[in-house]
Amino acid sequence: LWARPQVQGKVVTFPKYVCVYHELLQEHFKRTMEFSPAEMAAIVPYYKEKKVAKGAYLLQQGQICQLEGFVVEGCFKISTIDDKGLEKVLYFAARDWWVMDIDSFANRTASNLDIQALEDSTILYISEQDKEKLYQEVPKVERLFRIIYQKAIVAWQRRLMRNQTMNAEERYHYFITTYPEINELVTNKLIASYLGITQEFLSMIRKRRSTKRN
Amino acid sequence: LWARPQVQGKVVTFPKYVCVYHELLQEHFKRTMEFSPAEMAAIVPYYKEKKVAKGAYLLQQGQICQLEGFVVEGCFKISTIDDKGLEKVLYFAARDWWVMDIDSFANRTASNLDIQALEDSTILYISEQDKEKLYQEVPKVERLFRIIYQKAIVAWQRRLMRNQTMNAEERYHYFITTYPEINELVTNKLIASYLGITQEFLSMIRKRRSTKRN
DNA sequence: TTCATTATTTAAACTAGTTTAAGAGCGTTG
DNA sequence: CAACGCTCTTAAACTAGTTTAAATAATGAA
Repeated sequence: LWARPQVQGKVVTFPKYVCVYHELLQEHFKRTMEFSPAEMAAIVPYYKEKKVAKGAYLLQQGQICQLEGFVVEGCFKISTIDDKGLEKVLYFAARDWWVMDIDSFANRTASNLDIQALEDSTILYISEQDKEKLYQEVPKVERLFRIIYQKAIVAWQRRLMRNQTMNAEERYHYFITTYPEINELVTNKLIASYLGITQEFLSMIRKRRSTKRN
Repeated sequence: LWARPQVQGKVVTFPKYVCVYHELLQEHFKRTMEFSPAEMAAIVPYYKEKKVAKGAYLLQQGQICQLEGFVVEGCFKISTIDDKGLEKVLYFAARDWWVMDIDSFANRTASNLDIQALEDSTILYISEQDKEKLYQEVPKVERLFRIIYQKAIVAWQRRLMRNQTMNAEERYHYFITTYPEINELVTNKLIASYLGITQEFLSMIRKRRSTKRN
């Protein structure tokens, strides 16, 4: 689990031993743009490791989101409680996803969201202050996150379009084929909430689908 | 309508006379971060003016979105046609909004969206190539758009949450109180599509609301 | 102006999805 | 072991929103 981080076959010098979890983050960044080993060595130590036990909260409503987290192990649900007391899941964050309330993080306002670990999880995170320092120290990181955020907009727009054009069964089918690992992990109640339907109706859809296939 | 652009009382030297429309864009940028007159003078000329007649398309499905547009006059609808042949409005872009298919623009892929002017409109736009040049020439623009895109994510997330927690009537109420100018301008059919309901059901909601108030 | 087209409303029949209630299954804890 | 809490399912009654169809109002082109 622990190793000297390598980039393109060469050992990179970090302040001290760094978990291989950081390589996941490096790979994530490199999928967006190129970085020299030196640049990576400047960026990656800003991200600290944090373990979150199953059921523990990374953020609760009313708090200010202090960190931008990158999931390297486990899974989180990001949800809110509406006025009728019902939990509405905004999204799930598994490995290689970002986990945060970007609104609360960027604007330092009280969050409406709960972020809870669905299993024992590990994130790499950066605080708002450190993120700002990182932008100053490695200006290329502005570009990195400009592109990462750009992709995020695309993802949210597409999700909204799917919600407008697909019915519940189609959305369920999309969900389980696109995120099979998350489907395995989380309860149907949470999936229903994510899809914007009741657990009872999801149960009906599942029955219809299973009988149709036989 | 035309004037020498000024920043903080001082006349700024542009390559040539520039429409005051550019001041709207400058104000927009300055709401996100500070720029010196010199910086502004380097950025703003990248944005060209384009008039779009009522009913004309800025983009049609299958094309690649070649521009990132900023609306200075008029209004656009951004929509798609689903498999059942129904038009689904993704959003409206009035003055001070960005208008583009960010997915198609950034990834140079065929767009699923139509962008049509709902009245005679004017935009300031930048091409993908020029945007890249602008990032190179004024690196601060990376930060500018990193923050602009960050805000956009927040807006899309909030919209999705509203869709999950509000029913059609609540969404309609939110729409007409938040965007009264757009409500005045566009047809109920388009508003219904934006809200994700049929025009007939919107008509019922409107009736309920008007009788309830008397 | 006139004609055609499209937006809006109304209403009745319908359907997708909710609500309420109850029972079965299952892991956890005292 | 029993008791508890939780998830999942089933089913009946219900409601939010759709569909179809027709009438009217508004708009735009000739």
